[in-house]
Amino acid sequence: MPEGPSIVILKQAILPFEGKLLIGTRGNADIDFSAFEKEKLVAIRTWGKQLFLCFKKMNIRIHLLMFGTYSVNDQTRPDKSLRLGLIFKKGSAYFYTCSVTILEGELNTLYDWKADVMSDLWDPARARRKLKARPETMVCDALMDQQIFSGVGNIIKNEVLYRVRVHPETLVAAIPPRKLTELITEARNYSFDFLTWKKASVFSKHWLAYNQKVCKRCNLPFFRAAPGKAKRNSFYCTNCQIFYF
DNA sequence: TGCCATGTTAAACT
DNA sequence: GAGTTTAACATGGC
Repeated sequence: MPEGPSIVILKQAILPFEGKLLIGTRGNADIDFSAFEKEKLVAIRTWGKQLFLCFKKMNIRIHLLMFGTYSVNDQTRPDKSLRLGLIFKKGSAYFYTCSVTILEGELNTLYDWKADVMSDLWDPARARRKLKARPETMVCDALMDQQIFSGVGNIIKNEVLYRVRVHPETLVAAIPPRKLTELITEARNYSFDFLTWKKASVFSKHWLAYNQKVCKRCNLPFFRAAPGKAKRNSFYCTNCQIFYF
């Protein structure tokens, strides 16, 4: 579920509840439910992999982590691991197995909204400046850095690197300028392809790198390793993806 | 059954 | 303290 594009889909699914009054709540989230019970859901926002439910006095931040799920207008699911259920006059939004926290204060000041690859505010020049400030970072780590590419997860990382033909262990400083432009551009482009394919339920059919065994370009076997500080799996072709140094 | 995974955080280390 | 590594959490699929 939970890379940036999936959270955009989640937002769209619950958008009908924006501006609506909460009439009930459920769940075992470790938060003060009285802060928003019977309140109006003023706005729904996303930043990368996080969803914000904005109320007059506070915001609820929901992060699906690795296994989080949700259901909309469906209360037939067992309440096992139900963290937060929001019940409206017409419908409901239930969140399972996720992180639920309360955020006080102005959301706009808490996050760099220009870092969200799915956002209209996405600023590639800003991402580039952040990359320049971390020259010794492996590109596989840089892509996963939520402060630079908010919303990018391990699948997007692998697919972007394959698309632009860059080896995951390449250091940011070694990437030629035009290639860096391409990388930053594709981080957003691929995320929107992800969104399209996910909506059409054909997402995994389009994987060219993630979980792949053979390179579709050259037919040679893929490498699989967990380099960098993040130690997340990278799938790559050493024939097609260049290691710049 | 055991292992692994679209993620993050906090504790435990050096 | 800093920076780094490990553990923890939780669910479903193979």
